Amino acid sequence: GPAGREGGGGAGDTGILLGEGAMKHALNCHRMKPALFSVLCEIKEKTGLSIRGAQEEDPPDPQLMRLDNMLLAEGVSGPEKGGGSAAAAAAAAASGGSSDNSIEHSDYRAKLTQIRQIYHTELEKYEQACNEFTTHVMNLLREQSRTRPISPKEIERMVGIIHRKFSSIQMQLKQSTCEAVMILRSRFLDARRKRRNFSKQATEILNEYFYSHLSNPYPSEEAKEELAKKCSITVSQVSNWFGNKRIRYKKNIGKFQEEANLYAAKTAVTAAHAVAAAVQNNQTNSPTTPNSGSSGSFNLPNSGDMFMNMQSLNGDSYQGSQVGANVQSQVDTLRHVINQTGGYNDGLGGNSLYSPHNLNANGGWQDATTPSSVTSPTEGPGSVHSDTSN
DNA sequence: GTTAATGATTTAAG
DNA sequence: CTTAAATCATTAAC
Repeated sequence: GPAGREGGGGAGDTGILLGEGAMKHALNCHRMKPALFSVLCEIKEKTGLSIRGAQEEDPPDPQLMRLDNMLLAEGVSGPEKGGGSAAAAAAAAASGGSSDNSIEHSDYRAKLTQIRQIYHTELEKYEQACNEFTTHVMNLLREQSRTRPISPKEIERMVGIIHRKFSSIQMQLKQSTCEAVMILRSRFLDARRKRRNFSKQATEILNEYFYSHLSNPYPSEEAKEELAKKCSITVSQVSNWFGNKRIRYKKNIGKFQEEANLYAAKTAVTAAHAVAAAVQNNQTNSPTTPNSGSSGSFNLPNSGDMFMNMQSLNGDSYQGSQVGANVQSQVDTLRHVINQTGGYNDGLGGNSLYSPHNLNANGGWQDATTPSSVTSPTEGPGSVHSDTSN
């Protein structure tokens, strides 16, 4: 059934506390070192510390060692300034230092410094308390030694007990610090939390491509690179954008209809030119007219056939394939225009007569043609694309 | 302050 | 690896 998405439901735990998924993401964030993840996993699993296992410092507890390593790596422990700034610099380099980034990073570093201060203060306090308590016990024992014999072994044992107790407290402190640092990292370094909308121009370029390739909105790697360069974003961002766009378009076509018409009209002139050129090329033997029958549903079921016709008609296979691909990519744009101009039904202004042309009943984009033949490997800036100075 | 829009991530499938 | 789908977290709009 339709699994209703509950947008507002999950937003209840926004704030300091992260949701389960968010925490998992934070732990699994690719910017996080794997060591941190394993450490946190262990912490999460066994909340009961292995207190009794911590005998002395000779057999270093692996968990404690990991905690120490992490704290050192994060710049919490270790040198007061050298380690901290090194970690901050590494983080800055990892997230691509920029002007607006420095502000957030200063904030991040301030918070990290705060954590470090608290950590050191607490650590010192614990150490001092441990020493005081040890001294206190020693004094007690010394006083008792007047009345009864106390062996050095016993004293040593007492000291050991005290140290174990305090080292367990230390461990808890380190644990808390680790978690605090991780939350801090997830809060400042998680890309999801630094989302910025693309520029209007970038969105326009992406939308133009999407709606002019609506029958097959899967840009090739080269096309993605081209789009990325034009939009000043990364290829991954282009992929993300198309992934989001496809699913959201499919989910609610009606909502995007206005946008679709807009971008179709925007590229209509170019498309018309391209098709005109293509038709002129194949005019000698192609009687087919685009609007053959099918007035209501303009689903263009045989766009692939059209392409193949052109290819077979044209003796030159190379040029033919290029023209065919170009036409295929422009057909969607044209369809919108035709849909708009042909729909004289004033009643709804063409709102509801928009049919999910290219979508299967299942909801997937049918591959109009074999992708290998559609994607033109050499997508130059202008194949048929005539002068835009119009 | 609430809600829609949006970019990024996770999960699962191929 | 890519992709669809779900979800998260932020931003913009109301």
